[in-house]
Amino acid sequence: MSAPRWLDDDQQRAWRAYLRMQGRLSAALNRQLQASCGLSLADYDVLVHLTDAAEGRLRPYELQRALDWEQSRLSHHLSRMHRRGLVEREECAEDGRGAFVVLTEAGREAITTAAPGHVETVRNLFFDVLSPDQVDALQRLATQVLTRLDAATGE
Amino acid sequence: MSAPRWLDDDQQRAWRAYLRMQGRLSAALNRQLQASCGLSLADYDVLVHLTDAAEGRLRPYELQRALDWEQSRLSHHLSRMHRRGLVEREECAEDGRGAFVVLTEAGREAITTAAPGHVETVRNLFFDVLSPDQVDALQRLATQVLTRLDAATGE
DNA sequence: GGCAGATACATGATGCATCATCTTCTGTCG
DNA sequence: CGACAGAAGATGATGCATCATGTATCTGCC
Repeated sequence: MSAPRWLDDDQQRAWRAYLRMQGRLSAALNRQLQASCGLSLADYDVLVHLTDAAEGRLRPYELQRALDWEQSRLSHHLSRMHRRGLVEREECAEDGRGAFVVLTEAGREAITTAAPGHVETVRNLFFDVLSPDQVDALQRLATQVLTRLDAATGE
Repeated sequence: MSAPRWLDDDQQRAWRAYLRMQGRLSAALNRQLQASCGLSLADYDVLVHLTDAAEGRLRPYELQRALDWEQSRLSHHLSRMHRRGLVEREECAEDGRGAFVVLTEAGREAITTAAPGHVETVRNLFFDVLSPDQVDALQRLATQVLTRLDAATGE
């Protein structure tokens, strides 16, 4: 940490632009989801994963890994979603500690209603201004950083 | 909104990778700052802007625009930073409604202490795995999206 | 001068994210 | 078998983000 290598001008600009974009983009997406159907981006993600799963059932720990969330965040979040009737909890026969999270009818309906508008917003605000090359570059970039993050947390 | 245009596979992959990267990256940066000096990323941003300003003083509304935050978020945040002794509030002579936020000694010291480690982490987790071209591409991409966001909120 | 609307900022309520900690159960090794 | 490490999950406390709303002040216009 001696002689802290600062960021050069290009990096500085890129970093600031990235931070600003990410803040405003997630704010905009959250607002749209919230306004149109009372869901947060986090709710949406949970629901998407449950919808993809067989019978809309998953063990919390599977959900946790799929979402890359902290365990306690997921647990709290599921409590709130349960309170709102979006998911149900069930006991797990094979593992006495465990549980299942199950999509309710209301949950399925919520995601079905929410999805088109959300996707449309993602398009409007993001993909519509990007070329296919840029999309590809972004995917590469994100993957590289994720690999680095995996390495860093595994250290 | 009829016939909702879905995202194609490349976009899907890019979007998921982006979301995942941004979630983990900001979590990692927050953790590092929090652990090393008790600041959040948000605190850091506020302090950076104050440090850049003449005499470490700014009107809240200037800070708000510089940060692209909601007004109420900033107000609450400044209250908490005040409670922790990082900033001071002062009355504004020219405008009776207004105020000034002033960096305290503790605030200046906090950012000075935090900066090297934070920059080092940003490098380690992000820029070290990217080529200059990728940095450039990111800056372009973010700028384009920001322009779109500006247009969308102005509508 | 005085009033209408806009601007600067604060506040209370609510949901969200993280940390530290607790409970219950499983699997393994002696 | 029994002990015990570790996994699955819940929970309380705290700080953060947003919404709705409130108050004081300013500015422009008649």
